[in-house]
This record gives sequence, structure tokens and C-alpha cells, in this order.
Amino acid sequence: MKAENKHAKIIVAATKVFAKKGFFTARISDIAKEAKVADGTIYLYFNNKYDILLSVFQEEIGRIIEKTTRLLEQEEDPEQMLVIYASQHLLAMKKNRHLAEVIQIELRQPNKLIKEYRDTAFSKYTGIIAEIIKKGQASKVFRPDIKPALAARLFFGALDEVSRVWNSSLETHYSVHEVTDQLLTVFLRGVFHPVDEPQLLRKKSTE
Amino acid sequence: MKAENKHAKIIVAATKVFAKKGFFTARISDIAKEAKVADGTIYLYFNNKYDILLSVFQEEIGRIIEKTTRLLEQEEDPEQMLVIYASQHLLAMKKNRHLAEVIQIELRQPNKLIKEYRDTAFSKYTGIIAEIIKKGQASKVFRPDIKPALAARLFFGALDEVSRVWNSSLETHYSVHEVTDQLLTVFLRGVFHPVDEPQLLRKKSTE
Amino acid sequence: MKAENKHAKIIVAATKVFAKKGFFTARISDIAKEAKVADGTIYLYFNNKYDILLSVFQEEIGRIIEKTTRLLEQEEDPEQMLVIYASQHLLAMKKNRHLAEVIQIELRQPNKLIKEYRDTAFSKYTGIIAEIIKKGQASKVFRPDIKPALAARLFFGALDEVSRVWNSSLETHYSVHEVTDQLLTVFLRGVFHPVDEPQLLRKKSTE
Amino acid sequence: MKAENKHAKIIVAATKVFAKKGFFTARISDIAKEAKVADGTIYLYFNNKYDILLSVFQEEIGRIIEKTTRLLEQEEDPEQMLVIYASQHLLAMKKNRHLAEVIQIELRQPNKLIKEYRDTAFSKYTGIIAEIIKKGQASKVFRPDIKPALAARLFFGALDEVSRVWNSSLETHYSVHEVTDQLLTVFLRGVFHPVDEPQLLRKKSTE
DNA sequence: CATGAATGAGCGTTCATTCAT
DNA sequence: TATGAATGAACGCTCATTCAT
Repeated sequence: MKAENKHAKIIVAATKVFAKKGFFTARISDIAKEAKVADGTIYLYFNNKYDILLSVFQEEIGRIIEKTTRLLEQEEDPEQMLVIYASQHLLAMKKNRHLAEVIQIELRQPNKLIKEYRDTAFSKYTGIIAEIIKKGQASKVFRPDIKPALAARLFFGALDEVSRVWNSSLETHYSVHEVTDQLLTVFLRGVFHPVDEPQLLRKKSTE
Repeated sequence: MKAENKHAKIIVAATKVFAKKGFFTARISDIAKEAKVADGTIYLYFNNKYDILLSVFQEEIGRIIEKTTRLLEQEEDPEQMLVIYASQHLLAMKKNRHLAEVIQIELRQPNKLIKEYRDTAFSKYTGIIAEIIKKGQASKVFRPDIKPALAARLFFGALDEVSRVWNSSLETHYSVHEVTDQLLTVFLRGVFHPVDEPQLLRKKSTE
Repeated sequence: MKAENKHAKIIVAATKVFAKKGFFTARISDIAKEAKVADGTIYLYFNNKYDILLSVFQEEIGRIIEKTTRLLEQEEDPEQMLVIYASQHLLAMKKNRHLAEVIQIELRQPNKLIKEYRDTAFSKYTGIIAEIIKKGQASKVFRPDIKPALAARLFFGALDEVSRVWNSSLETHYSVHEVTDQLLTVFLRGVFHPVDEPQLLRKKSTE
Repeated sequence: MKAENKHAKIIVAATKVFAKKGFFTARISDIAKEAKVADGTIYLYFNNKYDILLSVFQEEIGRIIEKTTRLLEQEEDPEQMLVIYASQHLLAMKKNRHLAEVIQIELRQPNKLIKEYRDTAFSKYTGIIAEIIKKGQASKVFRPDIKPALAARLFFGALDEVSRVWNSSLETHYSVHEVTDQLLTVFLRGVFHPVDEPQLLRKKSTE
């Protein structure tokens, strides 16, 4: 249990330090100090500096993927599935703002191991979006002229970018619901003004 | 003129090397070798390693900003302005794939100078999007319930993410027009199936 | 008694590990694992890493010195004394091949404590050789033009070197008797061919 | 030429430092200070710490091997060949006392690369001795009952051991000639007193 | 006595930067 | 201007040693 604690403490500390200074600028001693352990202790739990970063990804994102996957299994409606996906992601990012930074910055590194993680475990997570879109197209809810893979990238790119609003000093007042709503509104209906009566009505009724 | 050449050669080489290895993993000697100059020569044109990265941003992105700004001045229609913005950005990224990588990865660094650039010059570039959206809302073309700043982030996040399709080995076949079209379709009209009678009915039933 | 066991187990394990990896490359944890005790346990029996090495010398070589000394006390003939010295040393080295390695490698270290051991206890052991030579010269059996100290070094250098034949994968077939014989033949009579009658006769009579 | 100098300076400094402190206890900064260069400079000429040690062996011993080999080519008499071998070795060791220490201590390391060197280049050097002995046996000058490989080890072990007399504070007064003479006398004729007339005569005639 | 998790001093090595040529 | 050899500060990591259990 004690060991369990140290491992977790180091992960949390590393996430914080990586977020603040970036992986390369972060020193092992920074992480150790933040975790209140000796430098050497870190090497009892991790093989090297990169292993810490990978563990942050695997464990922290792993938890998000797991929860999101579980919630999505109970939902059939593609629109609602996107709502769940986005809100879960934003919720997690708001709760763990450091992780949001780390995902944005470090997950893109052209490092071999990071790339490998991105191309396997993480791509499963983003791949979910494409699946939802395909499902929506199959049930004729979503436009058939949208390319699922491309739209998934658009969606995740947007989601990833807005997930950092809570790290910005200016925009912290947003609620998860608010951001999810804006993202989904744009993604589902677009920014064009709903011009005709039926649209206006429908729109009102959905809000 | 010769100096001019060296400066440009180093910028090009640095962009390539940064894209491939990342800023921190890239060595000055890598850039020097790529630019076919001596290590020391780099310091005749740049103050330090970060200065090279900043120059890449300022000059390469500066050129894009300039051109985009110029083209946008000749356009009044908000929809068309977004088309121009997106297609210009994607065109530039397709032409200079290394730059696309560098923007995605290095521009997010929590480094003081990078942050400063991001918060000043670069935020003017992304700020253009918010302006266009406001303009569209003023002329009642865009929905009034969209928050310009948030929507701008969504838009840029999506644009930034898809701008790397040409770096992916699998998706290089997309044309700029195609990607712009997908992005704009989603952003302007959403992924929901276009609403003619039969659809409206079905759609209502699913909501 | 149990403690006695642990002490001895650690000495044996350390000798093995030092022989295989060398003193500096050997880790305390290697020795602990080999001795099947915990790392910390080693420090209940030894002050530090160097103390283990010194103990290996003092105890293992001490035993050899003791036995050799005892046997030599019962012998008067200088030639036979050299035979005893060499055969005892080789016998011990063949029995404990790890110790042979450790003596060859680690006893030469320019470390203060090792040096001290080498200059006191161990030099008594090699000093025996010089004493035997002097005795042989006194009784006119050995040539008077031989310098005892130098000859002792020659003898021990040769003995030390050949004592490792059993660690070499190629030469393990030698018997202790065989090696002793070769060493003594050379040392006592030299490699020159015994050309004339008297030599041949004398040689036979000494065997 | 300047580079040539640095390389040589580092080799000399490293030999000195290795001799004094031993390979493992020696610090790169010790060598750098001794060579009057910066720590980093060492890595312009050598790949790592072990590479320095191997270079010491290859270059310094290489020179000795070369010279000895050259001199031996001009000699036919086995006895004289041994004289040349021993005197050349001792001469080199007296000139470069640090090298004598390094050979004695570090060449025996159970390190993979060192072992490789010992088993190839260096074993050629010691192998020369066995060749000389075989030659002496073929021409009936040396006893036929001596095993060349074993005798070579005896010879080199003795030579190696006495080669350090000049490092000992007590025995520095010996001349190379004196030590060579003692070694060869013992090795060729043994320590036994030359007892009868014919021996005395033969001995004189060979000198 | 025994354990092994925790410590932190210490070193090999890298690489941005300088400067004599 | 251009070079690239030289510099030395800085850091990841190891491992002998300690000590709470």
C-alpha cells in the first residue's frame, strides 16, 4: 500500500511538473521534490524519465478511456454518444488540468515510444469518434458526405483545443456543460444561422 | 545576399530538423549539417537555439499571416472568409509539412518566449477567426448563440489537427479542397443530415 | 552458529561475484543475491564493500598461509620447501578458482587498504619464498648470485600466473603435480637442455 | 597536429591517472585535469572511459610489441631472443612506469572488451615466448620436457611481476640489465648451484 | 538478527555556446 | 564572414549505505 502510494504520488507530481515545464525542461529532481521523495526513489518505480511520461499516459488516460468506453456502451443514440464522449473528456481535463497540458504538448512528441502509444492505445480512444460517426451515418442521422476519419480528427482537434480553457487564466469561468454544448452545437448543426421556421422551432425545443 | 541565403537556409534546415526530432532532441549540429554550414555559423544569424525556433515561427508563420490577411481584406462574406482562412492555412501546411509538425508540437511549449509569441503575434492569427465569426453574427449569417472566442478555438483546433493529414503516411491522398470542404461543411452546417421533409420527420423522432 | 554461517556464505558469494564481475562492477545486491540474504544483512557482518574484499583476502588467503607455513615447518630441504609452497598454492587455487581470479585482479588494486594488506600480511606470504632461497644459498644448494628478493618475485609472479590455468577454458586438463613440476623444473634447473652425463644423473637422483 | 597532440596528451594523462587510482576510481575529470583539457574535450578523441583504457593498451603496448617483434626478427638464437624479449619489455616498463602498473592491474579486468584485447592482440605478444621456446626445443638447446605454453606463462608472469620493481619505492635502484640477467639466469639455468666442473665450464662458454 | 525500501552523493556524458584562426 | 575544436555547466541515473519495521 505504501508502495502503491509512492507510485501514484510520483505520477501526480510528474504530471504537474511536465505540465508546467514540459518534459525536457522538467528535471527528475523537480519531480522528486514535488513528490517529496528522493531522486533515486523514482527509479524504484520507473525505468527512466520517458517511462514516467508513458506511465502518465497509460494510467491517467487509460482511466479516462475506460470510463468513457463504459458509459458509451449504455448509449445507442450517436448524438448522445458524442455528448458523452466530449463531456467526459472535458470533465476529466477540467479535473486534471495538468493532464490536459501534458496530452496537448507531450503526446505529440516525435519520440518512438510516444508515437507507439499514440498509434495503439490512444488511437483506439480517438477511433471511437469515427465509429460513432459511422454509426450515425448508418442510421441516417448524420450526413453521408462526411468522411468519418477526417471528421473524427476535426472533432478531437476541437475538443483537445478547448479542453485547455481551464488552464488559461482568462477563461476559467466556463462550465463543462457550456463548452460541451458549444462544441456539439457547432459539430452537429454548424454555425450557420438556422434561417427558417422549422429550424428555429426545433432548435428551441432541443435546448 | 549570401547572408540572406544562409539565414533562410538555416531556417529551412531547422524547420526540417525540429519537425523530425523535436526541438529538444534536435542538436545544433544537426541543423548545421542539414543547412550545410558550420555549427558556429548559426550563431552569426541567431542568438541561440530558441531564437531559431522563434524565427521559424515569426518568419514562416508571419508569411502565412500576411498572405491570409491580404486575401481576407478583399472578401466580405463571412462564410467565404472562413473558406479562405482554412484553405490558405491548409495550403501552407501541405506545402511545408515540416512547419505543420513544428506548429503542432513546438508552438505549445510552456517556454516563456514561445508563450509570448503565442500570446501576441500568433493570437492575432487565431483571433482573426473570432473576428470573422463576430462579423457573421452581426450580419445574422451565423447563429447568435455561438461564443466567438470558443468557436474560434474549436475551429483552429480542428484546422490544426487536420493540417497534419499530409504528414501521416496513410492519408496523404487528400486534396486541400477536400479537407477544407469537410471542415467547412461541418463547421458551418454540422454533421446532422440536411433537413428536408422526410429527414425532419425522422430526425425529430430521434430527438 | 547461524551467524557464522551467514558470514561464511557472504564471503563465498563475494569471492564468486568479485571473480566474475570484478570488485567495482560487482554490486552489493549481486553478492546478497548470491548469498541468499538481504542487502542490509551484509552490513551486519561487514562494514562496507571494501571490508568484504579485505575479509576475503584475510580469511581465505589466511587459511592458505597458515597451512603452508605449518607444512613448511616440517621440512628442511630448500628444494622440497619450494615444492611444498608451489603445490600448496596451486592446490588451493585449483580448489577455489574464484579466489585465484580475485587474487590476480583485486589484490593489485591501488587502494590504500588493499595496499596495506598487500604490504603486511600478504608480503609475509611471498616473503617466505625469499627466506627459502636464502636458506638454499646458505646451504650452498642454490646459486649465490641470485638475489633472493628478486628471485622471490620471479617465483611468485610465475606461480600466480600459472595458478589461473584452471580458469582458462582451454587448459583445465593440467594436474597440480604437473604444473608444480614444470614450475620447479624451470626454476631450479632452467630450460637449457641438460647436455652432459653428470647433469642427467643428477637430475634423476633428484626426482 | 594539434589534434594529434591532444590525443597523445590524453593517453599519457590517462595512463598516469589509471596507474595511480585504478580505472574505476579514476574520474574523467582527473584525466582532463592531468591532460590540461576540459572534460568534454576527452570525448572528442575517445568514445567513453573504456575506450581510453583500450587505446592505452592498443597504442602503448602496440608500440612495444612492434619494436620487440622487429628486433626479434634479426635474431636466431633462442637464448638471445629471450634476452631481447625480456630486456625490451623491462626497458619499456622502466621508461613508462605508469604503463607497467596499468598492464598489471587493468589488463586483467573481467571486462568484455578488455578480455577481447587480451585474447587477441596481447596474446600475440605473450605467444611470442612460446614460439621462442619451441624453436629452442627444435634446435635441442632447450629441454624437451618443458611445455612451451606453460613455460611461456611462467616466463611472462615472472617478467610482469618484476617489471614493477621500479614502481616500488624500495627497489628502484635495479638496472634493466641486472633484472634481465636475474630473470634469464633463473629461467635458463635455474637456481641450483652449478656444482661440478663441466657445468662451470659450459656456463662460462655460453656467456 | 533480518529485511529491503528509501536515500542522495557522485560521476559519465552531452551539447549549446564561444572564440582563435 | 565562416569555421569547428574546445569548453564546462548541467543532468539522468546508479548503487553503497541506512534504518524503520
